[in-house]
Amino acid sequence: MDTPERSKNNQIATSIGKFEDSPVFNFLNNLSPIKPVKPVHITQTINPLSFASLPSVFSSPHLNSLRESRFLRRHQLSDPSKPEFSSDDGNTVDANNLNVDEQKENMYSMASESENAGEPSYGCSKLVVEFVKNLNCNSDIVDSSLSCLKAKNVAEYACTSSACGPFVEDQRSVNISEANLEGLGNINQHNWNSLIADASDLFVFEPPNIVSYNKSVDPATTFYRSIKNAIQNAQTLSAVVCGERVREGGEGEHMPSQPGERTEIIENASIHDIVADSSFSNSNQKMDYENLSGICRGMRRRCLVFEMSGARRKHMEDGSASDSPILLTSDGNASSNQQIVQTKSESVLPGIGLHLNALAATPKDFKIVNHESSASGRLLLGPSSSTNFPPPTSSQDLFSNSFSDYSLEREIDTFENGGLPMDDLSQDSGFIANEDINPSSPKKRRRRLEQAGDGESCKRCNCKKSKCLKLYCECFAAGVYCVEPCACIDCFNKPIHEDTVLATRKQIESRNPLAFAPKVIRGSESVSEIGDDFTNTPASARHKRGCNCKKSGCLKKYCECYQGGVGCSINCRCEGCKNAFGKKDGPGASGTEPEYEEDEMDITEKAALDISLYKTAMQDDLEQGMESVPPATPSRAGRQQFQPFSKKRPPRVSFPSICSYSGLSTTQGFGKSSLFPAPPKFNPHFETVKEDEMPHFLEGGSPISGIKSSSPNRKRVSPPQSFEVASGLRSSRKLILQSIPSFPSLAPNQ
DNA sequence: GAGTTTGAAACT
DNA sequence: CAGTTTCAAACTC
Repeated sequence: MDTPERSKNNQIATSIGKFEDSPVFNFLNNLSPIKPVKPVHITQTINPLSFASLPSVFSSPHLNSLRESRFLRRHQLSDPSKPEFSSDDGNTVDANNLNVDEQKENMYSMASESENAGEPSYGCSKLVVEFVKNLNCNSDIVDSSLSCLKAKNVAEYACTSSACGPFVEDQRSVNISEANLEGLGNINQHNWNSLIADASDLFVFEPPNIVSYNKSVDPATTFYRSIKNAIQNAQTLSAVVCGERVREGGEGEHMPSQPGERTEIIENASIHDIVADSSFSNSNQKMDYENLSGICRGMRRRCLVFEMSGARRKHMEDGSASDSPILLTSDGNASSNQQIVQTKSESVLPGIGLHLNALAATPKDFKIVNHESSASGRLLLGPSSSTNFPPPTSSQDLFSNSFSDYSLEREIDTFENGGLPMDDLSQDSGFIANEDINPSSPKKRRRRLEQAGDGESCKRCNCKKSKCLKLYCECFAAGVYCVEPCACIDCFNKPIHEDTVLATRKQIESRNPLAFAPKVIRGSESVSEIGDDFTNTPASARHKRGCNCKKSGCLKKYCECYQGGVGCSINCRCEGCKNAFGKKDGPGASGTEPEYEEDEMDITEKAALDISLYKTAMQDDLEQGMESVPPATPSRAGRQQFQPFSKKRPPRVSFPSICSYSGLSTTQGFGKSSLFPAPPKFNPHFETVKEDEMPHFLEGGSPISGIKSSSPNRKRVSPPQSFEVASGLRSSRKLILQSIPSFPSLAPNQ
């Protein structure tokens, strides 16, 4: 019954409510972190301040629903028992149906209410704002706004999950993240969403026990701590995923099945362990795993060293976690904490090796590898770079670095997959199921990939019987692990089978030392010489062994010469050669070619002995600010040569620069394709990398050099700036420099 | 998407 | 080294 007294109270309450809703009250709230009487109202007031403005800043017309759905899905799965959550007032709220504002309000309301007497959410929001402001939003590769957004989202998430309240329910976090996503709204590019989601995922690992809600703790401290921990957790997991042991002494290897439980653990666990762990089957964790794997993926794939990887693997298997695996880099100094950053650095320095077989340099490389592969990413034969990169000095550095790298990978991944990162992610986990489980429509996949981004970015195979351990396999031949885009079956070309891969490789090399060497050797002038007459390549550019075409007339990609964008030479045994790049007996086919083999061999050997030289060159290049350009290593030059065509369609200038870290890719992007009409879908420039391979003989006035200069087809075309700049450098460096020019043009989505 | 063609790789 | 087989990419329908 309503008594007069109660009515009076109601009136008072109402008036208070009005007061609180007033602009003045809101203003006051904004000015002071002091916890208001009614947390709920406060939070409501704060919300708009904290997030309302974001959307406008990062507004973009497209919001990736896919990501969102994924995000939701993931978390929902994480806690099926809580498809909905109830607000304190007992009203059931469907998180998925709430509009953004409602979600935000609910989220924050709950957050505030959940704190018994803790920090006002306001303080948290403010902190976040400050944090975000201070974040370094500059990203070398990734759009700065993207980084900002990520950081922002992360910060918000962290704040919500830890500083602003007990990290108890994933659902809540999810909602917040969702809300943020939407609030940030319209972030252009699907990648953003993925990045955001990923960033949030990372923090999902924040276990309550690590960052337990402590009201007595300074919000700032808590906040930063949470971020730090989150990063560490992410690193840990990523390290594990990548086959790296991060922490010592840990025994727990299980993946927590409870949302708030995740994190710890994963100490000595290897990828295998994780995968095998039944708990890991939990979709939630899988997602996390995948996300993290994505991180590793990119990193690893960029620079794998067969030899090194082998050693690394031993560590893993031994469980002797003692040393942090030398993952990505040959740099044994890499510590778990440094890993992410280092990886990044490595991206800069793809790897030095004898046979980096092209691929390494291909844009594909850059691309991500499926998680598994990611586990070791690309393999680069031969010694790896020992270049050391200074570890991050602060968590913040680590934070930004890792994300930068991560985001980059993500971007690439997404791009290459036609904007369907999810698919890949699912396959990433392929580590587990991988192709075997999803051998379905390899062709389909291939096409998709081809369409997606030219597919040039990465080696992708479709092996069914070779186990990807034969040269039939493009990935293997390229010296890289198979990756998610691959549709191979019973693939052994994976990090987990490193031993096998290495052994097989050795075997093959013992049979043919040049088996993994570049198939196409291109002279330094190849690029510029071609000029208008694309029908003939310079004499200096030829297929190592020559082709043996009988029916294709060397006019199809069946022909390795054609595929490699070079003319046939005297080495070819082809019949009815019509190679558009130069017929066997045409002007381009120099009778002196035979000497090639000899030189080539020489080069390879020299390269092997001259690793240190490369390192030095690379460092020099780095110092010159050419980080983004992969070092031209002899090995790298290798496979690429013929890669240009290989597989996929001609490289397009439009290819994202990110993806083209390899000299090859860069070259591809060079954009000269226009000079080459139809057949040569690819840009002969790619081959430039080749040069690297044979710098010595080219420079030494070898027969080939001579040939080049005298090539009848030769048409001097003023080289791009970069070329000119490089002209005075050693061949190896020259290559590196050359690739630079293309870089700009490769800007993603340009 | 399935089937065919092709030529390199692998094998004998 | 030559011939044959196997293989996977390229290609066609």
